[in-house]
Amino acid sequence: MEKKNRKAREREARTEHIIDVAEVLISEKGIENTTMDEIAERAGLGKGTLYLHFKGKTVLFLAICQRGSAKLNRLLGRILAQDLPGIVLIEKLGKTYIGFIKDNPVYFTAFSYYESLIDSQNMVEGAIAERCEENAQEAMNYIVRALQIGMHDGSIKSDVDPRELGLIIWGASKGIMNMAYLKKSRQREKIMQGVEFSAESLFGHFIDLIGTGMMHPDYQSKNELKQ
Amino acid sequence: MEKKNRKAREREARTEHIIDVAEVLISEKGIENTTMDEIAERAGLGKGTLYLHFKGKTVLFLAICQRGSAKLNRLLGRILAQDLPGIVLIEKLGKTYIGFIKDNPVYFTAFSYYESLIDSQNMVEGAIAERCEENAQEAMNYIVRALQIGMHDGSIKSDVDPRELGLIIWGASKGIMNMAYLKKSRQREKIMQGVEFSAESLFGHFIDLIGTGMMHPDYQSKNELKQ
DNA sequence: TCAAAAAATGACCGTTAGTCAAAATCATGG
DNA sequence: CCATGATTTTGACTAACGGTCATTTTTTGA
Repeated sequence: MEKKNRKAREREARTEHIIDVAEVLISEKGIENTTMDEIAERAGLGKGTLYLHFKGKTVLFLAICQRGSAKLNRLLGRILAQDLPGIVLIEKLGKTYIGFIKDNPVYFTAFSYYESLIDSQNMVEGAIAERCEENAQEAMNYIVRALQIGMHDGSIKSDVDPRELGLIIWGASKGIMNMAYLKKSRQREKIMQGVEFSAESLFGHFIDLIGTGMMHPDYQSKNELKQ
Repeated sequence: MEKKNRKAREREARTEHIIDVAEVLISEKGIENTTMDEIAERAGLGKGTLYLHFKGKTVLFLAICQRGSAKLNRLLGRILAQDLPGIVLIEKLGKTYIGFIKDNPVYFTAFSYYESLIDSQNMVEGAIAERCEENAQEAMNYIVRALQIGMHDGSIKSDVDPRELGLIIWGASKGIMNMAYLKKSRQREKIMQGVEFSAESLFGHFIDLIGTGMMHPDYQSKNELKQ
């Protein structure tokens, strides 16, 4: 069964190569403007061959998402291995996420595409979609885990379900990332009224915000007295 | 010029009718699966007529976005008219947004579509895109205004640029909304690990979170002493 | 009533995702 | 090393969709 193994490895390598090519192309021209013919050509393959590796365009792009989320999770997992207060872990998870997207913006596109699929009626079944889902769940678990650690070590308030809090932090992080990345567009500059806020700055302040809140301490204590 | 006016009004009405039809269709089947042929048929028009009202599919969907953001802004504007502490205004803006999306989920789809356009290389020029942009800017201004009021009346800390804070709150709100709305999908339930968190609950806790923070008060003061 | 102007139409075009019969390549036994 | 059957690759083809425009229908105004 030596042959079988080599064959399988070659096939795997080809699959990865197609994903490589697709990543480059969507970086260059976006998902919408990348055609299967072009991917095939740039990969040095016939179009039909693409469909031997991926059931369709959607699945191919899901594979990019899968690869990206797996890479990200490897980084996030390392953070959780550190012995730090929960709230610091949360901050580090956030910084890791933003750094990852900064280094690999193509995966931000891929993640957004994945989200848009879940929303639309085009959701794809199949192994790759499953793995994307598992990866998303894993990332979510890292956040929840950090929150639980924080609630246990006393660095984080424990008056909200950590899973709900995790969902909030995760969703908010993505939204802010989105905001930061849209700033590149000429349009968006108008909203920013000429001021440039980097993803790092936005994210840093967001971490502060969810950490200590935005309410003025005086107002806060005044309110607490009322209750 | 009586004729001219009637003509113009009739044309306007037809335009609105097309948007009505498109809204229904994308509610039913999503943007991707809605075809121009189908919109034309359901509107009782020839396909070519659609293109007399909208330059293309993108512009038509942008018109839905424009309509939705205009409706939303009317509601947000009313909040700002109230004489309340800034931090309460922020909370009310958030509640209004979530209520609006709950009542008109189709506009959430339209807003997301608009965002995805800004991201991609397919951005459309033209009057409708301009108006969408203006509306987005207006919504942003309401948030910033509320923050400024809060910083002035002492209900909100003033250690961050209100425009940056506004961007953060806006982005985070959208992200959480996204999270809440994706929960409908069968997939997403897995991440939630069987627990259902309503958009209201997520949003309510988010408001608390950015209001008072998630850090435990003891940990917080301990940290402040260190500095 | 009619002709010119304006508006509406749907057959048609180009593009692209996806298919599949045929061609090319590979594996195996003699 | 060849022959033949199995496997893999391919690109011409199809269907579907967004968008166009010559033609038809409707409206206008004298």
